[in-house]
Amino acid sequence: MYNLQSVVQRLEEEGLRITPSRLAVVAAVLDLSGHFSVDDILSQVPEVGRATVFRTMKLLSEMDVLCRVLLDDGSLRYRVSQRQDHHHHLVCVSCASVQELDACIDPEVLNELARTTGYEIEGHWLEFFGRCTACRSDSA
Amino acid sequence: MYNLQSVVQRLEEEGLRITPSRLAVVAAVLDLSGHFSVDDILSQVPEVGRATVFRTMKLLSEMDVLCRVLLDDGSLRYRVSQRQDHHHHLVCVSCASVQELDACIDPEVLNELARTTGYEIEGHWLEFFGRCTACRSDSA
DNA sequence: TAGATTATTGATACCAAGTATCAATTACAC
DNA sequence: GTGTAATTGATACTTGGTATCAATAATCTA
Ligand SMILES: [Mn+2]
Ligand SMILES: [Mn+2]
Ligand SMILES: [Zn+2]
Ligand SMILES: [Zn+2]
Repeated sequence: MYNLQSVVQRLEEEGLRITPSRLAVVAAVLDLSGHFSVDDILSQVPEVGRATVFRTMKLLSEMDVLCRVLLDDGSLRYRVSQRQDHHHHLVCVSCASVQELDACIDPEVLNELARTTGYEIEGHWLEFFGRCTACRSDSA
Repeated sequence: MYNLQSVVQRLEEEGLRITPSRLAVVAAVLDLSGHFSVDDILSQVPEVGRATVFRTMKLLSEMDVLCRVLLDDGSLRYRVSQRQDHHHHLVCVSCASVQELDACIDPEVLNELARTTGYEIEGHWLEFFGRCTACRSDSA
């Protein structure tokens, strides 16, 4: 979906400078499928400072180039986002492949929740875990 | 819901030893409402080693005395659990008060998800955020 | 009630994610 | 080409968490 050029364009649109460090991080990130940790990126761009890698990951997340994927143990990974709107993930616990989902909380459920609790609902986390077709046939 | 005696009994039932460190952590934990961090506990039991505090928190989580609460930024907190079955949380982003919820994913949605993705669904995270009645009237 | 046994402790050293600081550098607009 | 503001990266710090391991102590049993 994204390539280096399109991300560079996005950066320029945001008024951000195109630096070798940013280009290196973006290239490293675009090279990966599934989800990855900051360390995965750090080890692929040893010439870029640690803080800059973190800063760039954060930038890219805010620009919706990356999204954060919540794993079942509560840890967070990153992934190149296929879609820029609100969505959730289904993650294979065995191979890290990720599906981005249309499914969200039923608005009726949200209303009911607000009504019964008195809370004004502002947000939610919703992430699914399972085993993908490939991984299930591997272990069969 | 829980008191020191009942947790001690639970520990004994699990064949675990009753030690001063464990008692101190349990007492500190039972003293708190809402959600709390490991640091909150650490600072209340400075006489107990760091590793032991972590170990005890983990134990209590596995025994369903504590549950982990996911915040909107992706960080995890702990809380004394009111219920021992599968459940989710609604957290006030302003005062840390937590509601434990009956609401869960509609089984129909899960089936649909499994069917359309080919994944075998094994688990999920579902946590809600909002502002409780008290906090909303405070800022009004 | 004294051992023996085994779980538990806590000091220490790690690891990973992330932030704060700040002087040095550099991308880019003019 | 130059000025300036954005960016970098070294460093140090924070928080959550795990691994190691010798020393200690809770409990079982005789
Ligand atoms: Mn996504
Ligand atoms: Mn709970
Ligand atoms: Zn898989
Ligand atoms: Zn509140």
